[in-house]
Amino acid sequence: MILSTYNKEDKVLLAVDCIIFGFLKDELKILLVQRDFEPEKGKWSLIGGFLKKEENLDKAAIRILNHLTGLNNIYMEQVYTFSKVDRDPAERTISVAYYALIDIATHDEKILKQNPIQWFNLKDAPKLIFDHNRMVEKAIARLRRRALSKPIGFELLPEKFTMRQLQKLYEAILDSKLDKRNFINKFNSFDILIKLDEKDMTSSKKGAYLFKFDQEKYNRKVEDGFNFKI
Amino acid sequence: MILSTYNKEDKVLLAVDCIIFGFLKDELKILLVQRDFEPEKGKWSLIGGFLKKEENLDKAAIRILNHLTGLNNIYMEQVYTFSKVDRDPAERTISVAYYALIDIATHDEKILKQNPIQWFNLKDAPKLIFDHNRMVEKAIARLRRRALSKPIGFELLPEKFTMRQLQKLYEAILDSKLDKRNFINKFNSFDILIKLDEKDMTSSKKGAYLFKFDQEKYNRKVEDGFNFKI
DNA sequence: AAAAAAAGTGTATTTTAAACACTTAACTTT
DNA sequence: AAAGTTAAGTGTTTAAAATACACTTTTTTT
Repeated sequence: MILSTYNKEDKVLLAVDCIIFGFLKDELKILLVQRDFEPEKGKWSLIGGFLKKEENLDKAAIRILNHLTGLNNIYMEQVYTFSKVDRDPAERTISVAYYALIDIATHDEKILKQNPIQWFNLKDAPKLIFDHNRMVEKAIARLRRRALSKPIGFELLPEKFTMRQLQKLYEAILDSKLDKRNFINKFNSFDILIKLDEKDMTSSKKGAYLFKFDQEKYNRKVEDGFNFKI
Repeated sequence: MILSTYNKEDKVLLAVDCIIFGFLKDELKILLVQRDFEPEKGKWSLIGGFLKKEENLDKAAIRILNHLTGLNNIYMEQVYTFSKVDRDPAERTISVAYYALIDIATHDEKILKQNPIQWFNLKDAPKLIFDHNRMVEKAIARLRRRALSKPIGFELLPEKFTMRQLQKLYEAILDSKLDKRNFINKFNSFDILIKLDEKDMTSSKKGAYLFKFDQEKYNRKVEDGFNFKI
């Protein structure tokens, strides 16, 4: 009897589309898939799928990401729900956009084994199906806000990284040049990085010191009211 | 043939729940409804309804708000989509939360005519059904962020207001005391208020000058790159 | 005439952000 | 082996923004 309460209401398909950001060689990238079913077969698309009855949206996003890339334990966050009536010409579909952050260097072998998916530089990504370009825009805006208030380096960089890489990451996300000294001074003032004795020798003769995030220290600081703010 | 593409996927009910904020007498308030159907009949709830096939979510939110309050032309914004599997015990329902901002003084006659709905001070609102309390929390967080980056006074205050009211509004939203002189100096530096010759005499013997937002000027400034930041 | 109650107003100090350029280390070339 | 090349590394000065802070004005009430 309770189960008949909402009987007369319309039901819809609920999709999840993933905006997967990666960072490699000073470039912010996005992972796209070539659609292998109609409509829009062959066109580039976000990685997506449909919500199942027995899972919530976060779980669906994780499942969909994992299914198409093999990746696990990836940072994901809900962005926005898109609901234009004719956004998918095949059938009325509402789509919840999630974004994910991936360190490409660490994960790429897994991903590249998979077939019709490919990293694109954000700046020269192709036109996408449906409203996926709008989704990407929203996700970038969200990523930008997040970068200003939380250290995204945890997710987008390899475990060990140079200050230059960290700066380039922020420059890519914020789409603006930063001053080397000011950036380093500010980041050091947060006191959440560990300087290693190791150097990265790939990008200069002198070599650049490698750093790690001190996740524990960061967590403790956040609990004590620390407010990361670039 | 195209229309059969997604045939095997699960469909769900998609609800819209509205977190309706109002401001009156220095207090931030929220509009709630006493549910008149099962499950949870008689309990307090957010104002909500179901998405229909022929409308998008923004339209649904507007319709639902209008239907239960008679209000039109209200500022609304999508907050988050809630999808816990058993969030509604009657049936699998996903709910998209929207928040709305209302100047109670201007709109209250309309609202109060309606039946089982009522304003509560945010601080002593009752326990709500399902996950509605979490929705309210998310919406407050969003409102707070918005208050820091956009002049919410446009929506939450009457057309004419005193500086004190404006300050109290920000204090209520940010849940913290602000310094009178610093607040006024900062707000004046934005140069988006018009000082009227009229005074509000209701709260003091001396009377307090009334102000209006200069919407046009604000819009022009935003176009020119102005960044409101409290 | 004194008391009360809210409105209104400006400056000094501290903190944060921004601008700015040379030295070091290690390899490469001649 | 000296000079050149390339990216790494490092502090100080200046400007701007945020914060702290207290008395005067107006008008009504007693």
